[in-house]
Amino acid sequence: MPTDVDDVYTRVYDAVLEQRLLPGTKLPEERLAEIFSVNRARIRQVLARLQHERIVDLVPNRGAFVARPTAEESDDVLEARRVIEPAVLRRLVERATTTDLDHLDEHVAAERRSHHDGLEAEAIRLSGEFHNLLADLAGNTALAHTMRELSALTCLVILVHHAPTASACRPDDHESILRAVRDRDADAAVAAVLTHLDLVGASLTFTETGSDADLDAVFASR
Amino acid sequence: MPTDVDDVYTRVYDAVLEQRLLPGTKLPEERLAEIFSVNRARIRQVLARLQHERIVDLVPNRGAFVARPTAEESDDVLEARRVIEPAVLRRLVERATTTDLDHLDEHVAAERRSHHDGLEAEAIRLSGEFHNLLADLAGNTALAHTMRELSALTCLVILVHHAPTASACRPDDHESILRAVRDRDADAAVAAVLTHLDLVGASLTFTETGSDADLDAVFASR
DNA sequence: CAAACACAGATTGTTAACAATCTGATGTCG
DNA sequence: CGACATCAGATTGTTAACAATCTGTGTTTG
Repeated sequence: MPTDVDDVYTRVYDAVLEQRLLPGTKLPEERLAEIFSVNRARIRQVLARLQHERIVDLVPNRGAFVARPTAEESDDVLEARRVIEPAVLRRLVERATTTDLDHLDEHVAAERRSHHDGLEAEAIRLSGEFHNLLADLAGNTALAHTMRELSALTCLVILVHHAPTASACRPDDHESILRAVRDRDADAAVAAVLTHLDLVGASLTFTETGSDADLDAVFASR
Repeated sequence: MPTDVDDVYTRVYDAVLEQRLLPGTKLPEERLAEIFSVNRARIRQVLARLQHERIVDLVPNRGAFVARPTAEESDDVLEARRVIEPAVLRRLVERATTTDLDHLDEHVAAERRSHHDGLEAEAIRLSGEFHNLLADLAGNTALAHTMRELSALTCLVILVHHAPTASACRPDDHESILRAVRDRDADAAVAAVLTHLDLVGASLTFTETGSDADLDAVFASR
């Protein structure tokens, strides 16, 4: 039985990606241990991993909190994506099989459905997962690993600093990226993703906010 | 408490960078706990972080081992560096202060001393740290974070796959990179680091399958 | 009335003991 | 002789209890 440490990690990661865990939310060990039916020791390992990725802040004797990226960190994350994602797309344009393209099509279709059905949380998660999927299919484990980290951080960045009107990561953008990949037009794909990232960056307005959430609701059993 | 989790993590990380912890080395929890005078719980958190970075393999009920990157992972790590380091250097060319350049000078000088004095382990660590320092001074926390991860993995890659004659990461290479940065010649800096990485890649001797690689390495050495 | 203090409850940090699992060594059987 | 079974020691995984620390509340005091 594969250690559910990975399981718990993924549950928390997904919750961040779905924006059900908001920046600044306290993550009490005992509470998480109950929710996931594991002991505190495991929770601590998960939190150690998340802290190392800067997805949570670990304050000594105070506990774990979902990270609230500073303005500088936010810029850094978006610039890092501007570095990595073009490379991901160039690789993908070269290597994507028709099966890969079908997977991507399917994913974008799922995004559209979630949007249409008003399943906002799922739509947000799928939107982040789209970029992770691009990196996975590009076939470089190191880049894919970094991409997953940056995706989660991007979600937090958007939550902390986004202007209320701006909506980042619409399925339209993803479709234009996917179209360029399908056309094997690397430059167009890179341009599309850079535009996408510029849009996110432009929607950011660096102010201070934070909030809490009902953990039981966030991790409602499935 | 002198030894924080971060402390222990850094100690292990440095040991990997110094190539005193070789790929495949077992890392028993109890033993590490004694060495660093902390309890096993902390060691487990450190190992969880290291596993998440793929610097150690964590096998259930068997324990932790220093990772032995496969040929594919090795390629991925080097390609990821080819993606990230050019961006780091372009940033650095734009932003490096004279103080930064002095730090880099000092670092390369230290590398030369270690080389000259035959302090091989320290020379290797400093060589890796040079690239980390470049990323730190480039001023992007996200890229610097990824760079530290890739540096350690690169050390493991070299140890697992390098041809015995080839010596990667000589101070000469670092000096030519540094010279280009000082000249504010971004293209030259990028070219220098790419050459550097190509050299490392060229020195690697991949065998087809993981288990075969083991046997070949064993029998090639006598 | 405000500030400082003190205490109670809750949360994190630490430790040790116990259970489960693996390694490898020995012994038995075909 | 070799393959398999078994057992002891060691290592990892789990649990619970205890200690240290923080937060918030209520009281005291200037």
